Amino acid sequence: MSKFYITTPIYYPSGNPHIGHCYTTVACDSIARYRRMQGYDVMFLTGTDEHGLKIEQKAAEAGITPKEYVDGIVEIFKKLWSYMNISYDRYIRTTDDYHVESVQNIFKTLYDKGYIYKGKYVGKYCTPCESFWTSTQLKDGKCPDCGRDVIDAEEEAYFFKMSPFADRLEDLLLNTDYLQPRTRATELVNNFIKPGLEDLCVSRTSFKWGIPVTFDPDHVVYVWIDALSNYITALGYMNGKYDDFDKFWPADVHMVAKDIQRFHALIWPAMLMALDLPLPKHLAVHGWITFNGDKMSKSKGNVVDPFILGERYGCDAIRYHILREMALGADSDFSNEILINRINSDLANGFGNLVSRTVAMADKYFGGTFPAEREAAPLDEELKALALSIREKVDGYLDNTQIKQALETIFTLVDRANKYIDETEPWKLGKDETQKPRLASVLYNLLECIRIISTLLSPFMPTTMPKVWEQIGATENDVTYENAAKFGVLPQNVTVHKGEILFPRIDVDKEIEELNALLLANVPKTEEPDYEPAPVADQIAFDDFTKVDLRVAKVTACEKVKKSKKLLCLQLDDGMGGRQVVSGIAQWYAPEDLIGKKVIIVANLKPAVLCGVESNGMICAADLPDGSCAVQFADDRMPCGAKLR
RNA sequence: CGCGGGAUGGAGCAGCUCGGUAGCUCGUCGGGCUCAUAACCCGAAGGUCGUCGGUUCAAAUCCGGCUCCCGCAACCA
Repeated sequence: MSKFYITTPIYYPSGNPHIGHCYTTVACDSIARYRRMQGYDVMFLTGTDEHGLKIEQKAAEAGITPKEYVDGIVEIFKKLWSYMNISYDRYIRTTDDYHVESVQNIFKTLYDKGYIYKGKYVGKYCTPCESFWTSTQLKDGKCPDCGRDVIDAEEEAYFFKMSPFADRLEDLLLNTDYLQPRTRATELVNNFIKPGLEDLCVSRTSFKWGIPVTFDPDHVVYVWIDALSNYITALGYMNGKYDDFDKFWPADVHMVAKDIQRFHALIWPAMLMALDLPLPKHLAVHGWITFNGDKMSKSKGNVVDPFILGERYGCDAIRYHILREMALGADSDFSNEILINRINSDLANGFGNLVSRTVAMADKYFGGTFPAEREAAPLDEELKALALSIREKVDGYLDNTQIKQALETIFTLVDRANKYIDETEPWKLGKDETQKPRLASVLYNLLECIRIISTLLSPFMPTTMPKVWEQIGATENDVTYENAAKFGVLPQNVTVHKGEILFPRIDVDKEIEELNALLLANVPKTEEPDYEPAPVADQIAFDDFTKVDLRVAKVTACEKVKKSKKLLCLQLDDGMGGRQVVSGIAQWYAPEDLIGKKVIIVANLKPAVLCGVESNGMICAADLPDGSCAVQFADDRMPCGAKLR
C-alpha cells in the first residue's frame, strides 16, 4: 500500500481562527480523505506554531503565561476543526516536548555541519521594547511599536548559510514541478536567488518564548527552524516520540497560502538540503480569500466567522463553497451572496433536488422497494458511460491538486442525471402499469448515478454524504472507491428511505440581510474600536518643542508620484511662496480628496528625496486602528502659514 | 527601463503551449414539464476576445508599442 503525506502550515495562534485558516485545512482534509478512500496509507498533519515575541507579548497583556495563552487558542482551533469535520491524523504544537527535542537536535546538527555559524545581527534597537528592527520596518525612523527612538545596535545571533543551496534551489523552482502553480517561480528566482541569497538569522536573544539553543542558552531558536521543521519532527525525526519518518517522508503535498510561499519555496528546501534529506514532492500554493474583493481584516468587520456560517448552512456547504471557488494560485472572492448562490444552484437545486426527486418517485411508485423486472433502453447507455468516466477524471485533477475542477467534473453527472429524468419522464411511466419495468430501470439508473456522485463527493462533504447513502439504501460496501467506477452495484431490490432535505434552499435577499446584521453585531465597537495608543514618548523640554515648526498650509495641487503606490506629491500654499511635500497616503486619499483642503505641516523638517521626488516637510496625520491613515485637516479660518503653538 | 501575472458577452472564468466556426457557470428573456427543495429540461438575446501596429491565406491564440489592473521588491519625512 502506498503512503501519502499531506500537511497544512502550522498556524500562528495569536488570535482566533477564521475562514482563511479553513481554506487550507479543508482543502488538505478533502485530499487526505480522497487518498484514504483510494487506499493510500495517509498521514495528514496540521498544528500550531506557538513561539515568538508576539505570543509572549499577547500573553503578557492578558496577564497569563505564554503557554496558557496558546493553550486557550489551540482549544478553539481544535474545536473549529472538529466542527468542520477535519480528519487530521496528527496535531503538532511547537511547544510539544518531542518537537522541542528535535529542533534542538536539528539546530545542533546544522551547527556541527557548519551550516549554522555565530555572527552579529546588526539593526536598530528599541530599548524599552527590547526589539530589533530592520531599517525598513522603522516608522519615521522610530520604533514602529512604541514610536520612540531606536539606536544602532548589534545582537549576537546564529545564522544559517543559504548561499550553498542557491543553484539547487533555482533548479528546483524552474525545472521541477515542485511549485504548484509555477506562475511565481521566475519571480522568486529573480527577486531572491539572482541577487544572492542572504544568510538567515536563526536565533534571537531579544525574547525568551522559544526553544533554547542547547549549547548557548542565551539564544532561542527563531521561527524558521522551529516552525518549518514541524513537517519532519511530527514524524519522529530526531526524537523518540514517533518513528514513521522513514515511512512518510518526503511529504507528497505541503499546502500553503501565498503569503508564506517564499519560506516554503526557499528556506525549507534549503534546510532539508543541509540535513541531506529528500525534498517534498509538491508545494501547492493557493491565494487569499478576499471579501467582496477586499482583503479580510478585522477592523473592516469582514473577517468571516466560520462558526456562524457553519451554523446557518452546515459545514459541508461551507466546505463545498470554499473548495469549489478555490483555484490554485488565484485569490477567490468570498461574499455572502456568492456563498448562498453557490449553495442554492449546486447543492440545493442540483444535487439535493436530484436525490429528493429520485427517492420520492421510488417511494411513490414502488413503495420504496424496487421490483425485479427491468427494461433497458438505448438512452441509458449515454448516462452510464458518463457515470463510469467520472472517477478517472477526478483522479487526474486531484493528482494535480485541482479540487475545483474535480468538483466541476462530478457535477457534470448531476446535470446529466437531471436531464435524464426529463428525457425519460418517469412520472408518465409511473401512471402506466405496463411500463413499471422501464420505470424501475430508469430510477435504478438514477440511484446508481447518485451512488457514484455521493461516493466521489464524500471526501469533500463527509458529513452529508452518509445521509444520502441512507436515503438511497446504499451500504458501506456499496460506496467504496472501487465501486465508483462500476455501474449496477446497488442490489436490484434496493429499498430507498425518504429523508430530510439535504441542502435547504436559501432565500437570498432575506439571508443576506440577516448575515449583514450579524456581521455588524460582530463589530460592535465601530464607535471606539479597540485601539491601544502607543506609549507617550520621553519628555522633552519646551525648547525642544519650539524646534518643531508646525504650520497651516493649503493644498493647491496634488498628484500621485509615478512609480510609487503609496506616495502623493502635494503642492502647498504655505503663505511663504509655496512648497512641495511628499506624503505616503496614496492608498487612502485620492488627489482630489485633498485639493483645496488645509493641512498641518512640519515646516522645518530637513528635505528628503522619495522615489526621486523632493519633499520639504511632512503632513500631520494619524494611523487608524485598521492600519489606514487619516490626515489632520486644519480649521479653515486659519490662514496659510499660521504657526501652531 | 526593478521582477512577475492579468485585461474574453451584465458578473465570474476557460480557451492562448501546437494559429483556422469564441466555450462554461451564474444572471436576463421566451418556451416545456409537474416527479422534486417555485426546483428540473429546452431555446434565445448578449462579446469587433484592453488598445495600436506587424507576421500570415487566416490571430483571442504568434511578434512589437501603448493604456489600465493585480501581486512581489522599493519608497510611506
